[in-house]
Amino acid sequence: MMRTHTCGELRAAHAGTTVTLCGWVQNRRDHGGLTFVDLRDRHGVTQFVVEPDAPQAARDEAAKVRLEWVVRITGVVRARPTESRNKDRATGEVEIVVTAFEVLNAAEPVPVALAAGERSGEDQELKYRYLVFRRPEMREALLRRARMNHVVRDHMVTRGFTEVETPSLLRSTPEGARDYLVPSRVHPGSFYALLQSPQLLKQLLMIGGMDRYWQIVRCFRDEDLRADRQPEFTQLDVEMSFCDESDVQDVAETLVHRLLKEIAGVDVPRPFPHVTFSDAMERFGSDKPDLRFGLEVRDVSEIVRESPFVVFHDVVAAGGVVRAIAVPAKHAFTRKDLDSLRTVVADRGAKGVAWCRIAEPDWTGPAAKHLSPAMRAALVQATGAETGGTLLFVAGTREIAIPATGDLRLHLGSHFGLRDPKSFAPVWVDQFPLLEWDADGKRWNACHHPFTAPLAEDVALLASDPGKVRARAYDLAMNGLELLGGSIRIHQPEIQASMFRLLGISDEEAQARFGWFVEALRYGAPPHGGFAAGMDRLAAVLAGLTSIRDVIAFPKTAAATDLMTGAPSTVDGKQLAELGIRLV
RNA sequence: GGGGACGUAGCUCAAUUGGUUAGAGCACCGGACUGUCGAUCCGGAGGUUGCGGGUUCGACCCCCGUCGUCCUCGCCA
Repeated sequence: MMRTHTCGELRAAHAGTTVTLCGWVQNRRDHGGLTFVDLRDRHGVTQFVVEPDAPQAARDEAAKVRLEWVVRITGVVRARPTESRNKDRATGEVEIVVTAFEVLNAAEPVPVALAAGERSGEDQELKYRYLVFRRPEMREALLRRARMNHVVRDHMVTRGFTEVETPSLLRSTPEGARDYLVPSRVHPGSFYALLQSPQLLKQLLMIGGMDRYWQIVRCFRDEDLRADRQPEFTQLDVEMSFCDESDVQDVAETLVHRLLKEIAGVDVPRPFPHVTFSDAMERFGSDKPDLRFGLEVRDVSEIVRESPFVVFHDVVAAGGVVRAIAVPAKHAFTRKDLDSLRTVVADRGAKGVAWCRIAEPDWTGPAAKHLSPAMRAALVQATGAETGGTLLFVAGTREIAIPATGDLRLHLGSHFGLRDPKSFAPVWVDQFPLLEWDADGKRWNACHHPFTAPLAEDVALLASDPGKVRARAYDLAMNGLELLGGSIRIHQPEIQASMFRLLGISDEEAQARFGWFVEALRYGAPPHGGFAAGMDRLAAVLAGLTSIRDVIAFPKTAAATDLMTGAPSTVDGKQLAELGIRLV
């Protein structure tokens, strides 16, 4: 046995016992006669003291060690004198009087900063990821994620779901994201695609009568990266039979509630609120609204329609909208702040932000002079603007003004410090449209995916007015992020066929690409639905982090490379020849 | 593919308008020190300023190219 205890468990009650601990030297303080060594492992940090009467060999070794050396130390636990206890450390009430000191491995100076709260350059941290694991924040992130997975497993098993593993090597499908392709050696010229999502596989499990399925599964998509997007990411995938929206949402909501309570330590009230997609867009300018704060958006097009202000007048006359946010008096703006708002909405194509102050006795600011007394009264009524507050306006087409005000609202929330990472506001968004018009491709696209069922009362509209059809789809948003999304699926082959036709996929094409799945719908497919949750984003948001890299052990760079191993890399001509591949 | 920020010692950063020998903290090396916990004190070593080219009497600084990291738009059913 190499050690009797870990570096996190010794307390005053252990006083008098002889212990042996192993770990990394976190710090060494040499006072000449006395030397202190802080020893760290993943459980904590324990202080050792090498006293003048320690064996000479132990004193020599202790004098030799440097940061991050790996050592094994034996000694006697002693309660520290009251005045030298360390309250910041769980083991701070004891120290270990060293009797033996063995160096297991020396270490060169490490190329990343390891102390709590410190960061090195991101490239450095990716290259030397294994060293970053020694830092408390990263260690906590991995431990927290493991606890999260444990809660998920417990929840799904308790709820009667069966864990089924599905393949990663699949047939490429044309819809969706770009595939990662894997060449077949046995069939030169043919390729597998790495799994983008087990969507159809889990529907087949339902058709097979598995009733309730779940899996934590790695998915792959060859698209450009973001702070919250990696080429491979982890989903919690869930599907259940003979259910409606409320059954699925209950499973997801109770799980998220448990995770918030057991991982983030926050007891969020249930049931979570619901908002329809159209309300979410109207009130928050987003289909994943951040409900931690107000500052809701209001459409004031009708109020300012007759304003002499050309920006308002012309936009409304051309069928566009004017949208407003009333900022309460307690949130002060400098003139510079107001000017900088233009760049916030410019990303969405909006021209700028008009504003006025609800001052006494008269409104001030550039927009004020264009607003008649009647308009002002109506604006106050519509937006809840208060005296001393500020009204912000964004004008443009619906496609521009709605997301622009959504961005503006989030910017204001951040600017005024209203987006507390330690508070959580989950909200269901439902009644998404089934389809959206792709103006470039001149065709309909599935908002969720092509297997999402339309709302029963809207099915008749599929032929007449597809854009009006609502989907039996639902997202759970929290703090401005999409945590999970799901739907009730199409289980009737005729509806699935008409869905493909609407999406511009011919019967022949559908047969060629999805025939294996569509055929399954003919052999007794039960009504079913489910959801998929992004575990990386969930882990990040529960920890109050914005980058999922911080909760992934070995993440890739924004260019999808692995700085540690150097992937992707070229391969031997021999390997390519075996696969029948020649580089161009 | 587009836009933006950044790249200086092992690590984190500084360096005035383009001007003397590119500095500091930590780490590392040597020394002192019996209660520290970011120990302290004395001394030392450590630099192709990412790389290549250009402008200039003179470039960490300006220009061009290139490589890398991050953010973002497009993209992500």
